[in-house]
Amino acid sequence: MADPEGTERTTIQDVAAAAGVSVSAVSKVLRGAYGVSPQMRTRVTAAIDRLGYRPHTGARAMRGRTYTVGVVLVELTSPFQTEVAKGISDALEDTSYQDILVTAGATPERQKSRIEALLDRHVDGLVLIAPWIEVAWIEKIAQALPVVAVALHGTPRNFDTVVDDERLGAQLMVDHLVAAGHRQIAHTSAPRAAFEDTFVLSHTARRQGYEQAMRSHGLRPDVIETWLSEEGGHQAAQQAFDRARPPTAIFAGADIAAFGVLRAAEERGLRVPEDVSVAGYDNIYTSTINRVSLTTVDQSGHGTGAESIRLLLERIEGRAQPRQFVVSPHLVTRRTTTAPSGTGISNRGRTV
Amino acid sequence: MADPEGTERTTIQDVAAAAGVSVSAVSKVLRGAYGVSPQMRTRVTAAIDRLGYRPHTGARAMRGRTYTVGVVLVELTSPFQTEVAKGISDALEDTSYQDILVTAGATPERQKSRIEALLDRHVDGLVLIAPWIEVAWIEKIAQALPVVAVALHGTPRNFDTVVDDERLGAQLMVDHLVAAGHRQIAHTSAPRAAFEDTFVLSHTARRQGYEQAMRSHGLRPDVIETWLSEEGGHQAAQQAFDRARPPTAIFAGADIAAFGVLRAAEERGLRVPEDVSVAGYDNIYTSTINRVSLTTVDQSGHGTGAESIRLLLERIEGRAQPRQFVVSPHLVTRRTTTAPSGTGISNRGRTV
DNA sequence: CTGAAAGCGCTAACAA
DNA sequence: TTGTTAGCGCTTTCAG
Repeated sequence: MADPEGTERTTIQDVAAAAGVSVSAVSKVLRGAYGVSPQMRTRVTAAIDRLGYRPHTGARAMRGRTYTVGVVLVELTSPFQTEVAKGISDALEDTSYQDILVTAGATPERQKSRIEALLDRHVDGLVLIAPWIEVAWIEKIAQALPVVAVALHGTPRNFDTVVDDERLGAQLMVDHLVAAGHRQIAHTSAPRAAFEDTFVLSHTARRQGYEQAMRSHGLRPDVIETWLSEEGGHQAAQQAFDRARPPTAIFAGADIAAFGVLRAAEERGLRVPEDVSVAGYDNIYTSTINRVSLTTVDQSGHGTGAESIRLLLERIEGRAQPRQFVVSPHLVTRRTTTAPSGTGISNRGRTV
Repeated sequence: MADPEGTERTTIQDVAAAAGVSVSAVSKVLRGAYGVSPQMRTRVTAAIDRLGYRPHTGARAMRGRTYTVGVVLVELTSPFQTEVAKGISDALEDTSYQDILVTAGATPERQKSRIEALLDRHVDGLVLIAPWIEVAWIEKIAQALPVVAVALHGTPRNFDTVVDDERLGAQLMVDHLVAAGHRQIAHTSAPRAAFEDTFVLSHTARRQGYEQAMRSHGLRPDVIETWLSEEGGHQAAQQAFDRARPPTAIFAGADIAAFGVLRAAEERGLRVPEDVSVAGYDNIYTSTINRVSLTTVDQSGHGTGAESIRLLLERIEGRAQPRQFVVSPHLVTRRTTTAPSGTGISNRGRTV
């Protein structure tokens, strides 16, 4: 009656007994540690296979590693973040580590508590995707375990970062629109988070890139600050269209916001791209389908995830100096942008 | 020098010392167990807060619960699955449990190994979203811990299920198309998985619903078996359009496949819905945007997730009889379906 | 109602 | 190269 369910786990003891060796020998084989003879390894491995033994992560966590990487993302509905997460999973595929994901929402409190939950589980390392937290807090936990942050621009002391060069990406888009003949190009963005000073998040980096690129073309930046959501894009576009001289192109800070812009345009009876050009940033799946064909900027989420794991594993192996990796964005021109028309809403004002 | 990093964790011992009580007292307060006086509770709680103590999940796992629910999904890029996962997270919000996610891919081997990794972490329960595994295997692990499967149709012995009534959903769509005047309605589906006999997955349930509904209208079912992906939908549509008498409507087994159908139609110069009606199933985000406006069937992923947690917590509390919960789908008619035209590809053949 | 102590399955010093 | 053993931080009997 000791085991009514018949599901007692095989332990390292069982393996040791079955192989006729000590538990520490098994432990060493398990971890690939030094000081095991080939025949010992074979015997133990055989016993492990025969018994179908798998180590208890919790027990391991008490002394050593859990061989687990914690991944924190804001939400599952963000295509870019999930692509990064996929890149992480794939990169971990042929290592001895596994990833567990956790969604945290966009509030610092929830994010911190979810990260703490991961610390409670003694993960060996952490990848934070677009963390919405004061950097000082991240620095603190990064003193205790390896951390890589994705989409956080800045130069941290205790952790690594992987970022898309979003300033460049924004510039590519502005250049594209200017080359097509646009001079009134609005940009939709989101409010700067309170903690963004020496560190900035994606939307702020994009905005900075946009502003700089506009100035370099001798144009006046026109930022409409709402939110990088469908609704936010819709509101921003309404504001833009209500102006006396509406922009001939709207460069949304994210594809999702661009969809809101498209909706607003449709509601006003404006044709895209004939009456107004619309562009986004992220190149999410929806943008690729033929009926949408949004001009946008692509940043490889998958590559970003893979790179973050490369850095994280280096840290787990002992590296302490911070590293930053920058991935290059590229422009994807599709069917929502074209030259401004000479009629309708346009940049006619220049002839005055 | 015992703590060079200054990051030694506070343990239950520290809390006990700070509160001037025993560790077992702290443990009881932690777990809300019986036999603690109010003043004991207050003292301990105060000490916990003061020290910022959080229990070590691994240590807990050695004896009791981890207060962790493992969620397994096929991939992050499936909007329905991530919505279920969100429903799960939200439902767990005001419980003492937390969820960790793991992606498993569509092969039984990987799925099993990811589930085992969760078992190694001693999760208290498991939610499997659209598991692609022999049910016998699930039954076995479900003997050892609470399990809920989502989108698996059948009557398990040891675990619960939450499913959308996909047969009904498919019927709603067929009824809609027939009411619009269509009589040649093709359905795209995927091969039946090897393990689907007494249990079936979503695509098979949808197909069954489609076939039954067609027959009930006196129509001949026309299933094109490819894969429920964009590419699969594209191939299926090409096959359909190549027929001597092409269907006037294509009901894809999933929205994502419907996008492939739309692409194939565009390539042939067929207008949707004038020349051919196209419908999907899932009501994913992309389908909702104005430029796409796909007619589809909605199943509440969020509600599904919430319900799965309700059932799982019941099981964790001790229920053993299996339960099944069915959520109701509803039709969402948008702009990709209409009456068949009398010209072009149509159901003209009837006049023969 | 409270506390002492055993032990969960591992890892890592240390001994042999 | 191998084995012995002391914990890791909790939970859970079992005494008091």
